[in-house]
Amino acid sequence: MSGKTTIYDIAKALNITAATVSRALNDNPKISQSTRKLVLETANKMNYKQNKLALALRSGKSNNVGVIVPRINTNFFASVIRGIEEGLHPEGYQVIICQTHEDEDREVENVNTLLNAQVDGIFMSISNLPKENNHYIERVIQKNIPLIFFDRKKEMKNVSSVTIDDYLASYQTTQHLIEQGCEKIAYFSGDRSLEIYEDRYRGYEQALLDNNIPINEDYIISIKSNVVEGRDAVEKLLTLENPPNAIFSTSDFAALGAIQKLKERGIKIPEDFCVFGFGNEPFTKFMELSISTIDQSPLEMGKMAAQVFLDKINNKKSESKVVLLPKLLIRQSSTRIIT
Amino acid sequence: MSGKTTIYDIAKALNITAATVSRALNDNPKISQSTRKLVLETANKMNYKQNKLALALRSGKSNNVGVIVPRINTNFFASVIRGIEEGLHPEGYQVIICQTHEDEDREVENVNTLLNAQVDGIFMSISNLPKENNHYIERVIQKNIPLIFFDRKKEMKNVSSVTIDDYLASYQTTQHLIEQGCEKIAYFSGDRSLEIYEDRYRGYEQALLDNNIPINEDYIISIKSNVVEGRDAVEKLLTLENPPNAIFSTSDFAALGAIQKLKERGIKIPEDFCVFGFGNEPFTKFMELSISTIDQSPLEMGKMAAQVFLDKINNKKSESKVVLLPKLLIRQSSTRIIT
DNA sequence: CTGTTAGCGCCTTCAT
DNA sequence: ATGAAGGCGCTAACAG
Repeated sequence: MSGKTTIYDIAKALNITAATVSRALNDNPKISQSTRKLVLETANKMNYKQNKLALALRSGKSNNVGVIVPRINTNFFASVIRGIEEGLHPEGYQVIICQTHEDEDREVENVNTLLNAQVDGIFMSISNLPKENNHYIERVIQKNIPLIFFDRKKEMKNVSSVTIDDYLASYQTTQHLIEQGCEKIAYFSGDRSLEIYEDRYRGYEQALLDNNIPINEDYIISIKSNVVEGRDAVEKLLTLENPPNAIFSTSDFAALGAIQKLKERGIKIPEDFCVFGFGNEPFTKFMELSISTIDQSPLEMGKMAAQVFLDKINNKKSESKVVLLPKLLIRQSSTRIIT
Repeated sequence: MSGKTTIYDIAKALNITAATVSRALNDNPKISQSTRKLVLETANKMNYKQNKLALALRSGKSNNVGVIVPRINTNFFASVIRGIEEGLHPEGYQVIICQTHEDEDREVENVNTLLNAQVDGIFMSISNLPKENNHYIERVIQKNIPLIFFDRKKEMKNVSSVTIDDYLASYQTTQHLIEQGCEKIAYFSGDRSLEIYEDRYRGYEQALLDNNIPINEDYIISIKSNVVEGRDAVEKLLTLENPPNAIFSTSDFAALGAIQKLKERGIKIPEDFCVFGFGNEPFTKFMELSISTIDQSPLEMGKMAAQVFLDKINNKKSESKVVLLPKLLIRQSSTRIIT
């Protein structure tokens, strides 16, 4: 009883053939009610469980999908994965996770691994640069395996994507800061060779232009998403002859670092200085001085990505480019004027 | 070229048999260097990739492990999963994630799904109550599939576990609060039918006893892990004739809620009141008033769990009960006396 | 309605 | 050193 029961065991016990057992188990119409009942009962009695591996090999469908992210333990990625899992679980899919640690080689390796594992689809937030070798991605497309980018996407044919409107988010945020009376808005940028960061930058730029505010290159600082870089960036900004009076940081962590440093320098937020983050990390809400930020709806993004996958699988849509609306969460760190 | 290349394709191209190809690919000693080289080259040329599914079916090893958690998008669970993934990736294992949403039926379902998927091991932080039906867990053990509990474990034979010493964490924390001059320590408890919460409670209790402080039942409040429950609990405590002057919350979120409410009531922390959390959620460090808490080393916990699994697979140890040391992070919310 | 046959892709005896 | 054959567990033709 400890070993695994197969349909052959059931067949033997019932003096019928495995095919019949299989049919009974799969609700095949051409089978008598009596044998079906019998099979179901014995299967249950013998504690039979279908071997998905055998099914997968036979059908060519593993019922697994892969998710490739830089790392799993950040609120954003964990939430997207949660969304994907919740969207796919009802359909019988399991989620396999892979981390790249922002390493391009690792990303290629992960794609290969997932391909070898015969996953039915791949969800990915890319780590490598858009200009780099795309060969490993082409292979996914050639094999006709649905590929869905989320957040950090590459613009490619035959590839779906789910993102927020980063340009809009950035534009609206910049506009908001201007409306708060800040015209000297510094900008903390991520790596602009990634589309999302390029889009965000363009939103910032355009909003300034539309308000006849000249771009000040000194205000634009490239940072990594962590507290220390935010602190350092402020340090730099405050040495300028004409320092800014607001920061739009494309990272909540850097925004936090900025706020810490500004406070240490005795600068009052939001009275003297506004700060806006990006990503709606949980801590932004909990601070005594709550941090304004942009919510990317990661849970919905994941669910939407799952839906896009299902639509493709079911031949409803061959390719979708879904753009979700960003949600500006205007909190204390950027609220000077109460409207 | 788009379809999948199999060893048969390679065999055909080389006028040899699939068995030989298989041997060449698997570095089987009894094969000539020349054919091996030839096979490897053609395999590469034809872009051959081993079908793990077929291998899994044949070998009975899927090279997948399953992880079952209440939810993935919390820092703790996401970090443990990350640790597991990192520990197992070098060994060629993939991680499949399942969420229970704290639902017992879902947990049973997840175990069954993973079993059907022929995973080589299961990592689990349980959602159901220890006294409940364990039948689904017994099946895992019977099938001789390594089962590793982490954090929320059940004490069972043949099952490994990786936890922190919750009793010690709790004892030390209580002791610390007493040393800060707080003798009226309220305690926010999780569901004590889970071992970790029972252990934590005992640590609290014992520390009080050892310091000759009587247990005050009014100070012991059962909460769920969120901000609102922390606020409500404080509300209750403050109506007591003899309110406490410290809170030890087994949830960081509840600790945060408590702090919010205490501040609203004009109570000064830590001067008039100390608060200690549990879990080292990222926000605890970032608050203007940083929150003292206990770090559970989730990343190491995951890596250790991975190691325990590997030890079992490799017949080094049949069963391990690993207990990690908790790390008290004494921060502002509980620091009255600077030593 | 049920049995027979075959094959998904791989590896591993057993021969040769 | 290589070939032939069988089987992991399942289902989908094809018969009857």
